[in-house]
Amino acid sequence: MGSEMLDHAVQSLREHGVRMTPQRQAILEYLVTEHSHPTADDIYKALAARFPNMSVATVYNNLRVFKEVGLVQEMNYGDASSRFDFVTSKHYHIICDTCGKVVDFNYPVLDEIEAVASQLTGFKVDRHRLEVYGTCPSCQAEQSQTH
Amino acid sequence: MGSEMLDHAVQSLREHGVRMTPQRQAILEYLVTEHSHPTADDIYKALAARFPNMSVATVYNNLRVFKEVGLVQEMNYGDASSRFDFVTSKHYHIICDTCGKVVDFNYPVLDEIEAVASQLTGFKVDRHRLEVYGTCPSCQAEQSQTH
DNA sequence: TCTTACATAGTAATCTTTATAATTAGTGTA
DNA sequence: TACACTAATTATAAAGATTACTATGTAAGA
Repeated sequence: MGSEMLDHAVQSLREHGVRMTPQRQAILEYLVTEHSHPTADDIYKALAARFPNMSVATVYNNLRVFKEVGLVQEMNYGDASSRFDFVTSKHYHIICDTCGKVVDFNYPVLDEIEAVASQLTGFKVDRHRLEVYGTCPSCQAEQSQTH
Repeated sequence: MGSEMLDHAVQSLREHGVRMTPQRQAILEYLVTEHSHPTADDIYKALAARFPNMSVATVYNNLRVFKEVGLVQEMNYGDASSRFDFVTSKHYHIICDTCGKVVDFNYPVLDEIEAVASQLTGFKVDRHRLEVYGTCPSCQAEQSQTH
């Protein structure tokens, strides 16, 4: 299941002339198998046991490479660290203001807004970004308990 | 014109028990009169002449206060500094990938997507954020000249 | 005017990310 | 398989943005 995506990703990297290393493989695996949206530090810590000598820079370098190849999407929310999402298919994100959890949801891609924005501003539009913010079910439950 | 918005903002701050200081007033004025989307450092530099002793921390402190009162919206784009937008009315932003310019544009508020996201994920939705990215007219002109 | 709590300045510290240089290790080719 | 070339990694320093902290200053109400 996940291995199919992983194979595809590895092949995609090879086609871009990117070499495979154990660290790179591990970071990629982590992104594919974990359905979370980890920060660079999350990944670093998660792999610390297997690669005690791995540098944080390696994580960042690889995330940059994955981004360039289009395997991974970087998301930045305000002050916190960037989060990285392995791109499977088009989807939007909803983010919990309380615990920071990120959940995917599907919605038809908003092509129209890009056309409208282009017409109004004269920009040549490349892409858009849409996120919804709120409180996730478990944080809602906690909050209603407290009060 | 701008002073009406400024007065309203000052009143709103007073109602929240926030004291008015010359620095605070100046930062607020800058945000209201400049229609740009400045970074904390932009503001700091712009007011350096009038307040040679002002601390960067003061700028950040005030921006935080303004945000808490809802006068200002913070926007963070990837790696760069946060930008701050004085909230006048609902609008979306389009951002130039080349020079970083931010332009406002109007589009009907996407209420539906909040409802859909809520239904799909169980989140209690608070707000959403939508941005369009591309190349602004002047950067387009420069790029076509070069090639 | 006096008082008090909030705001500011100045600086140190933190956190995330990038840059740099030296070493290590993939990968294609002989 | 061994070699050579070049990319990748490590380790560390550095940059940049933001926050924390403390002493001092000041706005605003009694």
